[in-house]
Amino acid sequence: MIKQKLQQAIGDALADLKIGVIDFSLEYPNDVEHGDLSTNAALIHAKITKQNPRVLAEKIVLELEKQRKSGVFRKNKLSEVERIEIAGPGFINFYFTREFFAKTVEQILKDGSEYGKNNLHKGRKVMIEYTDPNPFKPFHIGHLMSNAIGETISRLFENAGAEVKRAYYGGDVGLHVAKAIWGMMKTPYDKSGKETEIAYIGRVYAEGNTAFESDPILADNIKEINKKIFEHSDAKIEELYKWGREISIKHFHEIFPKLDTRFDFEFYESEMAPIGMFLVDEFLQKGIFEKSEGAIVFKGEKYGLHTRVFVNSQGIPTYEAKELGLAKRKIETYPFDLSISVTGNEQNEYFKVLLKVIEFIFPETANKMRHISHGMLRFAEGKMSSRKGNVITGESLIHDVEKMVAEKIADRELNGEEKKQILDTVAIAAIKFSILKQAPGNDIIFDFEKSLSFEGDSGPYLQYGSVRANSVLQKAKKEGIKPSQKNIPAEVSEFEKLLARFEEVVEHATVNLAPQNIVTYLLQLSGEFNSYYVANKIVDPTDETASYKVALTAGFVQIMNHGLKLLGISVPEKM
RNA sequence: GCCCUCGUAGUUCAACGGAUAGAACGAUUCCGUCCUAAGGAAUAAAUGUAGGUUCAAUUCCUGCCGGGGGCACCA
Repeated sequence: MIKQKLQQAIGDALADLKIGVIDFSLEYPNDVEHGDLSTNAALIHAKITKQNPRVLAEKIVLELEKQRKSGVFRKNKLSEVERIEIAGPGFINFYFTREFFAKTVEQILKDGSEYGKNNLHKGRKVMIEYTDPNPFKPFHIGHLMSNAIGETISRLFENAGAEVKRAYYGGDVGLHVAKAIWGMMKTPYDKSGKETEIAYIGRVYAEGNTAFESDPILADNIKEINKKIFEHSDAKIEELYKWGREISIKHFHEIFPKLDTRFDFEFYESEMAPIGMFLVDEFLQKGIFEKSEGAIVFKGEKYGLHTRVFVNSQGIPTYEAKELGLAKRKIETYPFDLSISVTGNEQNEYFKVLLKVIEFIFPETANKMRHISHGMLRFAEGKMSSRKGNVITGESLIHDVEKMVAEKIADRELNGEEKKQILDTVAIAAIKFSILKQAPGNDIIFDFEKSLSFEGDSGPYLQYGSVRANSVLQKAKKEGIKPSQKNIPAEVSEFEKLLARFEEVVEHATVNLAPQNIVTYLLQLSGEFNSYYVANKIVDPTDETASYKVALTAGFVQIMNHGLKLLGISVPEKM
């Protein structure tokens, strides 16, 4: 790639000038006026060579020009570079040839969906855990956020050549389950069908939680239930437990396909509890854990962290111990090179402690584990909490957005199949976009009206660009205009320049786990296409450059579809 | 109290230590014989505060102010 080539060339030039190379940047400038690639090499090295940056820049350019002209001495002929300029305080800006951009378009069409893949994680085995809905609790929009982020990270790794396994971890034991079961015992499910089974479970869970918080006696009752669940000692509770667990999991499996997610592994806390207990016992002997007030804890203070309880004074493993069991299970299930857990950022501090403990228990694994957090989903009005029952479930959100899409397309001439496809893909795109447009880790202030817009910066806007371009291609086909590299217009459009940056953007997003980079880029690219579309008639049989314009359009569709796919968003045929 | 994190147009978000801080919504104007107007063109509008490091700071460091999260038997 041109970037590596230039990187090398600049390094060579510096070496020829007998300058010890320190890290310099080589970037696509924000402003196209500043060239197609730009380096700060002269600025960075000016100090150590005690030279004026612009003077040094001139020397570097001179060396580069030598390389460019005499391919005999260098492998890098730099034939893609048309001219090199020095600008501002001492930036060296490279401008590419017309041919370079045309060739890029040719390459995009030739490689098709392969274009934009890279080898950043080639051959690595990666396990990604995300979504993590808990049986007996509603699948709410916070899970949607974890899902959107985890799915796009999975796809970025796949795109980078990794072998990715997706996992979800369900909390099917623990106090929340006891709360729900307490609620079920109090008000049994009414089978008349007035309330769906899943809605019922969500409701009784909230009731159990209120009871737990408001009355210490009821809280003790619930803790007792929790112990019985753990011990499997009560037939009635077992029955309710099995029923509720099954309903919940079935419900999750209805949602995942809508989100275009397919898990390879499903882990449950109930399986991890005994493994975790075993590990805690073993390492209690070895002095990693200690007993304190009847519980087994890890004292994190020695490491600048805080103390966490792994087994409570009732003898029941907490989330911490179960997570330890999960780590062991993951290691045994899939020999990963990297394991990523995506959770809400309220678990950040907790994960630091957990990773510390894992350093002692699985010393060879700790540095292969990584925690990525997403922000909280908050409303202008206040925080959502499944404990209080004021949640927006994932299902209802998807349903509401689909309704909005349906209104929008009500008077379109579309057949049933097409309408269904639009409902599915556009609603999901709107939701995923609203999550992925910003850096993960920050809170999302969720506003129904604004967050799910179909206009301006939005998922549907991106889809629209691609659909629109596709319809141009169909027209071109009808008119018999095939994409080609003949009669290329002399001028390079900004649209074309942006197209050539896709690979770089994807790599950057992959390295920094920053899907928002792709979102920003696709928005910009769509904007350029739409402007181009309005300003140019693409399918014009009288225009000899039409075939190249069609090639550009085809390249655009290819890039959009690939970029959106990385975000977990698909494109309908019409919209 | 201690630890983590975030403060960018009226609002919601971008910006690998770089050049004139980008968008969108909202506001004010325009564009309908033409390949999908879920579109395009234009105007106004922002780095919480005080220092420091650097050739260069929204970005790194420190203090202050403000929001969010965490700090033992929840997950």
